[in-house]
Amino acid sequence: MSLKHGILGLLNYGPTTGYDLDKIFKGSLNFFWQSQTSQIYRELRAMEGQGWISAEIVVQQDKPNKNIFTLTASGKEELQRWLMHDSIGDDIKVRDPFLVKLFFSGEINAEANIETMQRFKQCCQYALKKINETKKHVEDAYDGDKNSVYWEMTASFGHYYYEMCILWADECIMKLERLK
Amino acid sequence: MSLKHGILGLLNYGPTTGYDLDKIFKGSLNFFWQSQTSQIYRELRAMEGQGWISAEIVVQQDKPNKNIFTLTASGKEELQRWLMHDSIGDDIKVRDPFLVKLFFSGEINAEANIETMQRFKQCCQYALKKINETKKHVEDAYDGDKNSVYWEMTASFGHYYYEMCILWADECIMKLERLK
DNA sequence: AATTATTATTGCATTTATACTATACAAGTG
DNA sequence: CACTTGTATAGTATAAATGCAATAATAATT
Repeated sequence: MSLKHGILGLLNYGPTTGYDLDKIFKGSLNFFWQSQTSQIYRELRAMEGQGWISAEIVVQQDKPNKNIFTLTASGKEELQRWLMHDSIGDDIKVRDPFLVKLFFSGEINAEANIETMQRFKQCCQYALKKINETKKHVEDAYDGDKNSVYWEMTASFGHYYYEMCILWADECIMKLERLK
Repeated sequence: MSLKHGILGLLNYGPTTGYDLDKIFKGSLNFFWQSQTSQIYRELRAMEGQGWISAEIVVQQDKPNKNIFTLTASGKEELQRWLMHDSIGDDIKVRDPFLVKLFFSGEINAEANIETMQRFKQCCQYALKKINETKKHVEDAYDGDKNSVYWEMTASFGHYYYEMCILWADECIMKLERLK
């Protein structure tokens, strides 16, 4: 249920093509929601059928034709409804395949698990760097925009999250070292 | 792709019925992976077809018959393969509908968002309490078991995670208060 | 008498993942 | 100049996974 609404939210900033939406998506929401390009196109068609957005075809000679999608009144309403609707019970979930795997890692040797945790840590360090850049960019470029506080909050989450992961990884590595 | 392997991991502790698996699942993996009861049964059948597990029917007169599932050699192999296989790139993802919604919450009034964040915080406090109980239980009851370190690590993650969320929520609430 | 526990299964809709199809232009390579 | 590779562009097809709802039937518990 989130992708459709994610797209509604993005289209609310202005009409766009599926292609551009995909890029915008990958550069923003992608930090906390993932989607294949193909799914974005399909959802766009579904949303069109639902009347939440309308498509305008722009014929191009040198490139494939564009479909420019615009939020309709009904789509705007749905966005509002979704935003207002309390769904914390449904939405607050950790769903993390890495932890699932770790849960069973007693089956394989501690050596290998230490290496895995080290790679995990490196990934988090990289992600932290990325999110901090984004955070800085939002703070500098959009300061004062009515949305910027919310963008900052999500970026902050990412910052704290990866920072926490790094500390946790260190603790795990220490525990595993002691096992040997 | 995780549920099948989560089930493999649980069955590795010993043969069980779908019904019990479901309960075990809800009491352990459920913190970082969710699944409907029906899907667990479905996956069991699929895994049986795949030769990863075998079923033994136990006829009962007073209750519905049981299917007791046992890990086969092939299933054990697959579990090992999955555990050894490096998938950090795929597995390290934040996928959080709450953050998606927050990202767009500039559309609605700060008042409402403050309330939402407060409820979010309460949920995290509750989850933190729960995970701490689990953590303590694992530390006390399974100390020394070859798996217990890993169970502790996942529980620790939960602990840090919800602690972090609570701090973050406080920061968000402060920011939103300043908006008014 | 009403609810909860036991032990499943089926059907349908939605969501996600994986792979594949095309075209045009730009830029680099031999 | 011919050839390959990259990238912007705009999708389609198919399969796998997941969620949600309903159904069955008996026993134990409140």
